[in-house]
Amino acid sequence: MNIEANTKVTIMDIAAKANVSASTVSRVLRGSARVAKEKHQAVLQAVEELQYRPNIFAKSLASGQSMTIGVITQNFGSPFYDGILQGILLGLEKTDYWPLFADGRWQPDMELRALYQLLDRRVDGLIVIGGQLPEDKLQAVARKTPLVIAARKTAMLPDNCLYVKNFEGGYKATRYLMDMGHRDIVHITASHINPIAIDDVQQRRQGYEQAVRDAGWEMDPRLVVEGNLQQQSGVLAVEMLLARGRSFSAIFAANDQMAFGARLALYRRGIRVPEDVSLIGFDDETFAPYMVPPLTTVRQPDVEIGQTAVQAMLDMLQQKKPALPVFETELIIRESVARH
Amino acid sequence: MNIEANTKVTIMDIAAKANVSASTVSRVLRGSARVAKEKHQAVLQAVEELQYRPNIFAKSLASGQSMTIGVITQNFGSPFYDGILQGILLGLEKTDYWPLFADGRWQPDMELRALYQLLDRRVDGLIVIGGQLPEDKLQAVARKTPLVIAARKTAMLPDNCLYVKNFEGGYKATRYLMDMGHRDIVHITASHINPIAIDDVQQRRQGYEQAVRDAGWEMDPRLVVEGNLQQQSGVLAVEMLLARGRSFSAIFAANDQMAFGARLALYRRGIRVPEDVSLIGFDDETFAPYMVPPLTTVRQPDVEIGQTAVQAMLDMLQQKKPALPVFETELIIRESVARH
DNA sequence: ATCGTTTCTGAAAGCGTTTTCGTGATTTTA
DNA sequence: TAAAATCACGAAAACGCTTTCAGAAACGAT
Repeated sequence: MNIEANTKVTIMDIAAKANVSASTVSRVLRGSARVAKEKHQAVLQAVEELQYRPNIFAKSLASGQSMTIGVITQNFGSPFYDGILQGILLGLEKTDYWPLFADGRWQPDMELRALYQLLDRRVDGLIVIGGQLPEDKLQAVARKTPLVIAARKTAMLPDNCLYVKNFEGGYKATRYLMDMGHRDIVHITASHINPIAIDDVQQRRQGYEQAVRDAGWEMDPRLVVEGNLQQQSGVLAVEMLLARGRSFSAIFAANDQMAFGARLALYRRGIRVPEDVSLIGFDDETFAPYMVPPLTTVRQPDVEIGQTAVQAMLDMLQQKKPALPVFETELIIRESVARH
Repeated sequence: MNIEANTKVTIMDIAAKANVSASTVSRVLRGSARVAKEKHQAVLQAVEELQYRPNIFAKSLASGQSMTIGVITQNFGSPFYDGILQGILLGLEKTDYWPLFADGRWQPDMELRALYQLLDRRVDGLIVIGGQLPEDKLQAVARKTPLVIAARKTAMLPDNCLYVKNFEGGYKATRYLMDMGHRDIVHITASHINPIAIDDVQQRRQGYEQAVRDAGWEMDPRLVVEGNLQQQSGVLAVEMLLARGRSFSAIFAANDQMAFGARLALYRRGIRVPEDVSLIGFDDETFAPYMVPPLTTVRQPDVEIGQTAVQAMLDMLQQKKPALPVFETELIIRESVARH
């Protein structure tokens, strides 16, 4: 292949050069029907010599397929979502499809705009990662286009969702802290921002609460504090906590970013991690192993989710029933939790 | 707009409903020529009523424009590159263009493949972020398609490049450490990986060396150590340094990721930051303010670069000479550097 | 030799737009 | 008021493919 490839060469030119009809050229190029060996050869050679590259618009117009998969993400640069993106890229690599990305930016109107754009671009399928598109819109989409919803559990579309056992993850994290001898365990959650998007976070919180109940302890509301998933809210959360005066020996943050913020706040107050307070996060971001001390956290298989999403999409495109596993979380033990 | 919009409605249906010809409908929709007020109205109303959405393939085929800008990045999830992506998204937002992303993954063959894909998809323009595409290929591209190269300085294509004053940044960082009383300043660089891609990093190193020379000191090669820009190489770098036995009081890492690694290694050895060793990075990644202690670093205006790249692209698409400013770096002083 | 099949192929009809061209109708100019 | 210029708009020709259709050729089986 060559960059100089002349985009002005059409299938007609190939046909002329190879002494066949345009139909035959199309047939050998798509492999859609048998063609005599010599002609087959002649076409290939002409393609080579003239540096022919098919016009994708003509192709899509005629065939009705765009060979394109739309992907709505929430934020380029957000580690978990980027991991899924990586997985999607990886999964798409060996297919003839190409991804078309759109960034919803966590803003409902942006996300809707992205959706329309993608639909207008006639994507053959759509993968939505998280986000907060209303379920009825998603349902409308699903009626006409293969749809996979990754990292979000949607009640109305159970057969399109791919998600992680957040409840178990939250439970696991809390349980681990208990096993390490902690009793006064703080949870930094995030729920007030948006009722839909943060369902994952809700699940984690419920896992936390269940673990506390299972231990036979009483839930102390003073141990739960709200953030907004950003780092800064982690520092605020700790400030608030300290102000409350309720003592605690461990913190479980609903995501790593808030854990990082919490860690900074503790540092500022001269509270040592993990000697004075243990800390555990959720997501296992790339930075987690480099926090000081390295952050113990709950890992979500982001890349795998992306790859599975693609696989499910390919299945759907072939009218097959897609496999939709529920993903397990994994506790990654590092150094931010100490025995109490 | 509605998701249920019938993608089967064509311009002909609109024409019929509005009692005009297809040409007139096209004219109204593109605003390419005057149309009588009543007809204009009628068309708009028909479009509304039939939920018409133009077929983008037919449009592109007929007009020869894809209204698409190809973007080759190196790695979804890499903070600096993601920042540029954000800027591109932002810049494109108010235009009719849509970005088509491809991820080169730092692998030359992947990057080339991405380039061909984008070219095949007939992008109207191409923005290449960093990477290591050979200059002659880029030149070939530039001959037929508007091209903006962001975050990379290319000798053969000075009129297409948008880059940052890395030399000055490196100088600034080093100078700052000197001003804080440091004399034995380590530099963690990265050059052996790839001669082209790491030009930025080379510049930073030269800035460092120049600062040392300007101070009238001798360059001590034992103070320079090689990494590969990843966090892990930062920890290795510090290990190596310590093994060398050459004493030092400050480290300037060529990027934040290596600085994070270095910080961890120091923590492991019980060396305090900034009390024992000062640390400075480069990039100002999102995580930098949350390192413990918050990392002093050199900021590159990533989002701004992205936006400017888009602006330059739009200029090119209009045959205007694009503005190609050289970006300044900014020293962000936080808490990882102490007076020595 | 004859009749069905099967295989290969080209002509031609889409696919849904944009754009050129030409023609009346309307406006401007002298 | 006539000639010239402008305007609004429809017909039709692209744009570059895919796919249907039907015919020609080749093959087997009777």
